[in-house]
Amino acid sequence: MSHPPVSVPHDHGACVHEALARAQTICDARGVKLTPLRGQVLEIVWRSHKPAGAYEVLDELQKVHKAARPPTVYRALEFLEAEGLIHRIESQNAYLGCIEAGAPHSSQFLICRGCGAAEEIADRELDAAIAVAAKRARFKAERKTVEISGLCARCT
Amino acid sequence: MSHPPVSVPHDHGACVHEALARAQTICDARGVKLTPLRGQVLEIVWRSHKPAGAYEVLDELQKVHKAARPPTVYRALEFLEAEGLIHRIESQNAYLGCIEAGAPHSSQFLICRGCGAAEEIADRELDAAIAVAAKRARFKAERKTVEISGLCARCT
DNA sequence: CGGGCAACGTTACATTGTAACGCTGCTGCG
DNA sequence: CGCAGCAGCGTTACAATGTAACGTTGCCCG
Repeated sequence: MSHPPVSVPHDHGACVHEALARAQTICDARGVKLTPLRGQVLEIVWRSHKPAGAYEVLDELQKVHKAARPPTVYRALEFLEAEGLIHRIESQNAYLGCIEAGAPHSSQFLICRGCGAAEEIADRELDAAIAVAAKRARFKAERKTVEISGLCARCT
Repeated sequence: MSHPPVSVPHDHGACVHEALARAQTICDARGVKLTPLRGQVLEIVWRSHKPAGAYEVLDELQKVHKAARPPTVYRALEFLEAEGLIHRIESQNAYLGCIEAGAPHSSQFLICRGCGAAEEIADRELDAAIAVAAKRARFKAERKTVEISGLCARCT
């Protein structure tokens, strides 16, 4: 599986479709349920490569599911994050579809302040450097978050 | 200047005092004003090595400054962060005194879910690894945030 | 066939963050 | 000197984000 940068134009419909299919496969394999609601939330998050806020998701969700309320969305987001299908972008209180769904990994993002897009990277050396730094401080790392903000190639 | 880990017992009163003195020096040198209000907020943030939320700071501030309101605190925090005197811990919507005040650097934290303390580290190799990863993606990095959560040596 | 649990509905509220506007005191400049 | 302009702060109101708590439904498994 390859993951070209999101800054490269691509067929985003296919991109979303593949993500949903993969999510379904992963959930089936784990014996957890990707219910229609959760699938809809995942699809909404995947609609763009810009992190989506919970209330943004809520607004979208309500278009097809009038009864949706904040807890509806937060529960779905919590589930999706727990299963590694989306990531939370801490610096924006927002969520982004995960490009490496299924394989546990640290979350590393390049967040463009120009276009708002966030690109997930999976840099092993960076991951290793984090592990070393934690080890040096005798710290047991559980969750590693790297968020780099700045300007992407096209917005420079 | 050396910075022993916060997990090592130390004279925290002196720790705070030094931070305030350094802040004053830095602001003087830059021609910006560390007003009494800002100083109080800085002191409150420095009181512990646990990140302090804005409303936590507000509660404390109101004990000596009854008129304080949310904007009061947010303005002070914004100023202090802009001057590099405190860091925002994104994953907690909270603030922490900066141990390297004055020297611009990326913010890297080890956040213990046991005791709640956050320790800032200034790992050059980690910083370099981030720079490399960004460069590889032709991304112009401006702000680099690393937040590693887990268990500190004492809480393991 | 019913106990227990996961998923979701529903209401209300808690927490976090901002917009907008006014006042005051200092500072630089004519 | 006098005042224009701005930084700093006060004040009110509100926007945005996140959660607690409890009820309902339907399914699975004993």
